[in-house]
Amino acid sequence: MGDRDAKNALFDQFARVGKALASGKRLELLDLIAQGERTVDALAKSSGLGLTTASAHLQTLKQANLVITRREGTKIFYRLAGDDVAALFALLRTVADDRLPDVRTAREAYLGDDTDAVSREELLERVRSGRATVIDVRPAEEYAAGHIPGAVSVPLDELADRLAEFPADQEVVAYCRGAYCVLSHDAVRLLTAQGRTARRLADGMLEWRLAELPVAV
Amino acid sequence: MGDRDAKNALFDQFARVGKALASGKRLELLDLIAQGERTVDALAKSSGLGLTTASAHLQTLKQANLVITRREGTKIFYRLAGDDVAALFALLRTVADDRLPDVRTAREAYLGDDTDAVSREELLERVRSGRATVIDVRPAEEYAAGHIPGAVSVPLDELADRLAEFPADQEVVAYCRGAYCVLSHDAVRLLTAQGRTARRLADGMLEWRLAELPVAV
DNA sequence: ACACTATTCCAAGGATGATTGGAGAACTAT
DNA sequence: ATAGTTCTCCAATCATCCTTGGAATAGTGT
Repeated sequence: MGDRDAKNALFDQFARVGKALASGKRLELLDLIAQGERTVDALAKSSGLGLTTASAHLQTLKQANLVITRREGTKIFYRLAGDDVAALFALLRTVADDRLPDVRTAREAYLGDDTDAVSREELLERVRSGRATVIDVRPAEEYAAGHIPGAVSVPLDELADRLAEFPADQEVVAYCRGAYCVLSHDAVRLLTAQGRTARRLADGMLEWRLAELPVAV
Repeated sequence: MGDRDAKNALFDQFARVGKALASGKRLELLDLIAQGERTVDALAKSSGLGLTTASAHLQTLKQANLVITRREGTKIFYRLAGDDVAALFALLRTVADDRLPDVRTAREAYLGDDTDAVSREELLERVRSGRATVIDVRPAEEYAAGHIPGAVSVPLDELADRLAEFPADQEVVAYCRGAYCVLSHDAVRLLTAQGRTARRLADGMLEWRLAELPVAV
């Protein structure tokens, strides 16, 4: 039956990646990091974790080589080690959503009532024909780290104050981080409550990158 | 910043799948299950785990809905819940191999000296032209659960005794479970030590299925 | 009913992981 | 040098997971 110790050692190595993905907090951090590089402090704040806790989780991700760091002065920026990591993260979420009924429940509880969605192809077509205004409702720094060409940065917390910027008779398409990001849902709800015609991209920037569609910086 | 509790709940749900993949033993079980349905007893023996330990790990996989069970008399058969699970498993191993130097070390220690490999396309071409004998060196029950069309079942422990079955002047291509299965490596080493011309499929049945190539039963 | 097989459940120990505050390290600025 | 910023390391506590043997459950065969 082969060398059992060597086989165990190999599979334990594979499990290092699994272990890195075995915490909701770390998946949340990965979700943020997938949007562009971020400092420990920024990640801790965005994820609602204590600084040392966030740092510990980031070390775990780093030891699994899923993320890499870059130092700039006293700050340390974390970013994904590669697109394969984003693909693995996205596939994990898809499998979880397809297999676990509880994921669907939790998703609906978090994202709220479902709003009209458009596919990536529809979005591209609407941008080309000028039939829609595409807005990126993520925080400004994530927009700066890469966004859909032609999209305007309108962070969700500025949206209510900036309605005048786009014509009232034109459709708005909002997008954010990915399939499980609440920002575009909130944006569409806010816009439709204002009488606008608004939809959201069915997924988000994560899936856009993985589809190898053009990204503007 | 949205509903933190609901967000945590959602990501904790995603993490259930990560947790299921966070143990070398469970990944080893998944690797076996991916070859076709197996009973608890068979899985425990193949993986070198105690029966209750194997059962406990299988329950963990089942609670993450990565595997499903079927009862037949007193036996319970475990099988993968779907191809998406196989794809996730394969991607996890690929990412681990690409990212973690220790995986490469452990892989080389387990698989032994590298032997000549052929791609899936080359194998298909050789089968069509009749230029090679393709042998499936997995245990017979895995062959029975699905194999490459045209392949002959020659479990590794029978290989030495069955050399006479295939012509000495024809090339042999061996394959087994997947990219990290030792059986085809051992087969090629055994055959070349006997003066045969032998290569192995670069990956194995797992990747063959994922590529949606034809499977015979 | 009874014995037998295959598997799961339960309980307890040890091992591993998460979280926290405080100290230390790396770097910048004065 | 000194003080300030950002992050990591350390140590302690608590929670969770792994493993194991023994008991319980589900089903088969006599």
